[in-house]
Amino acid sequence: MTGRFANIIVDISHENVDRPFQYIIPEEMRERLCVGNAVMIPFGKGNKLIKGYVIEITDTAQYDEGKLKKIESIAEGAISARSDAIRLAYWIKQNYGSTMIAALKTVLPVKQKLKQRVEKTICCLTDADEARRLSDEFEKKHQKAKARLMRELSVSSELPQSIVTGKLNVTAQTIRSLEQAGHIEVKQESVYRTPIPKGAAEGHRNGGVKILSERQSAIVDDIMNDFKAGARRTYLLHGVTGSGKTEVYMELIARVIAEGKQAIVLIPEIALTYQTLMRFYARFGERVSVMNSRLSQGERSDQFERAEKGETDIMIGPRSALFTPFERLGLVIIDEEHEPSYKSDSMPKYHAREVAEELCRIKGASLLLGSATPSLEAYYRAQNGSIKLYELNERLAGGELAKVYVEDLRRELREGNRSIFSRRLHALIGDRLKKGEQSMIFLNRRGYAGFVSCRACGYVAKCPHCDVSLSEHANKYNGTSILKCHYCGYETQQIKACPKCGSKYISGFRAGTQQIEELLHKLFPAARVLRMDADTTRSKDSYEQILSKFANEEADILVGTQMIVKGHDFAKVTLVGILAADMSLNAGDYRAGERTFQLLTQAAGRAGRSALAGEVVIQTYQPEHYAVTHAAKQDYKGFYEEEMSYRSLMHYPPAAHMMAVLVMSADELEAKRRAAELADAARARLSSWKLSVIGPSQAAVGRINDIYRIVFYIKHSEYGALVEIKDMLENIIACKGWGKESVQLDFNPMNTY
DNA sequence: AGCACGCCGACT
DNA sequence: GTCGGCGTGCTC
Repeated sequence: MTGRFANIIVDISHENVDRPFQYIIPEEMRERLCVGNAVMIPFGKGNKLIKGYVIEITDTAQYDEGKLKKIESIAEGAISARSDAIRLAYWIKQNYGSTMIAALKTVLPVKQKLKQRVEKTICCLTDADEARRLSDEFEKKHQKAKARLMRELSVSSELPQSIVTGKLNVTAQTIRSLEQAGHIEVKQESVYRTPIPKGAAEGHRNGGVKILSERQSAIVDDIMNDFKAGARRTYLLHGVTGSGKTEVYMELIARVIAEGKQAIVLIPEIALTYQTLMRFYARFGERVSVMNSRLSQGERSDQFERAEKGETDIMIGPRSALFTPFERLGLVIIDEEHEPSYKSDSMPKYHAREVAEELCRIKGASLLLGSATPSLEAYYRAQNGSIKLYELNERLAGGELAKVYVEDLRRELREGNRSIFSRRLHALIGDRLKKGEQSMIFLNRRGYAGFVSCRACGYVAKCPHCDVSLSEHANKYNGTSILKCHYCGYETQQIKACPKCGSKYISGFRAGTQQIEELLHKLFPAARVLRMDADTTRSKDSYEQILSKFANEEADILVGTQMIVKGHDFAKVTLVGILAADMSLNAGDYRAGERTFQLLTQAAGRAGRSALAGEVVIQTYQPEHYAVTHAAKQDYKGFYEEEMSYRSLMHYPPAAHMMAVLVMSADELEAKRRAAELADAARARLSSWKLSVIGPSQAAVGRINDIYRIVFYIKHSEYGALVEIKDMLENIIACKGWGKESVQLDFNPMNTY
């Protein structure tokens, strides 16, 4: 469609200019200019040239035509949006309450200056058989690093140096020595930046195709029948760990590509393991593109460019990979769909699952969600039929589920054991050390925010209004502390004795991975212990290094926080100990039960992944809690039923919808006043709509950089109604000259404020 | 956001 | 008398 005028969003992130501005399209530009183009326009009094995006081309002037200015030029080199990207951006703006330009920027791939980079590649100079023989030879000489490298090279003859030094934990020294021996060669290429290990991609195209089980192919066939019939919908694949979800993904992708379409695979950042990647390369070769946070901006835009040109068919990556500009998108897969990392933590705070659904609607693509522990949101919709559910209940390798012991820490205390380790866990660790098998000790630190519990009976102080745990807040002035609810602001005095059993052992829980590591050294002096937490993984690659050390059996015990439970398979791990399993139940938000169940299920899934049978010890003060009991039985369905009845009762998502409104200001009183004003405006709708407003109260982190944070929550059974309230609040904010106070909205928040 | 216009205090 | 403070309002 051609026209004389263009509606343009200017590249300034401010509410006051977050609306289309109309410009005249110069005669000579009319043929070329399209919706989505980035253009340079004169703006404001000084006619300063700024960038803008064309969101509409029209023949009618909606403004005094005499005052319209001309578009200066089409911004060369800038990434242009396609009209479907603009539609998606508009949807994001509407549903998450951000500015149009902020939404456009999340949807658009960021274009940056192209800088050439040298890429070092390790190439094998021998054939695969010889490489394997050399690997065995080095193994005999106890030259583990060399053996490891040659073994990997026997599979793929070329590997990028980053993977060799990172994932495989091979030092430059070792590489040099192998190079001098003439076994390998280090190639330096200054190439088109692509993170695909080239040798692997070329050598293994169409490899790694596995025969699907009957159940797997039935699922693929069913989805493809819909696809070929032109039906596009959302599917949920609920499959226990090791049940072969990835094979289903790959087969579906292959079939969708055969139909001439393209696919996006979202994975949680941390779960992008080398093994998973190689499986995709092996099957799809250079048609796969991978994105991860290590990639520079330039590398990302290269990837997007290749996708836009149609040089690739598959994009694998985290949340942001969703915005890959594929022309013929046919399928989006979200693996580990329940992971909180799919929710953006900066504005606009979109959820990849929800945006993916809209993207698929716009593009006419199918959406497949996969998880061993689906989010309540997804499973709820599967129950009411708006998502089609498939189940994979059996492990492919036939590995038996680990034996799970739930150890009651209250009993341990009663019977005189004050140690962090229950007697059973202590005994089992000793047993594994004797057998030369590995153990993982997982400390659940989620929800550490100072909840208060009784060590004798497990009682946890809770808010009488919101049914979430109270948090301990120290009062600097008189040395005492108070207990506070993060949702409604309810306060009470710190309790001295347990109201349930009278015990004095009532306090906030404190123990870190470091103390556990030290204790293990004391109890088992001969054991080699590795620790992984935020402290030990601060430097880059240390995460991979620790994991590969453990995988190479350079340690007997791995101690760590949440980060050790994700997606890594260690064949020799036969014991998993979970300390403070119920800690995350007290995180003070309504998702605590769900998170706990997911963490426990995942952690338990780490044990016994191979022929060796596994055991799991769950240590808890609340052995009777449904999140613990169902995780111990690996019973998702049972957990879902109980959790869902709690959500329904309390009107929490997905039974209802919730919006957090965060008001920030340097002036505490002003922030409180504004928040109260907005909350009252929302409350005023109570008569006509069924909604409830909780708060306002001080946020969990009440002040950041001297900016005070006041939060309140709005709940409503209809999502659309919340969006209407959002619009109303935005109007109030826009009208009343809000300057210093800023407001952030978050729909169905994943974290507490 | 940036920039101009605008109406009140201490300066050559 | 004027230079400059930043409050207010607009940008196609």
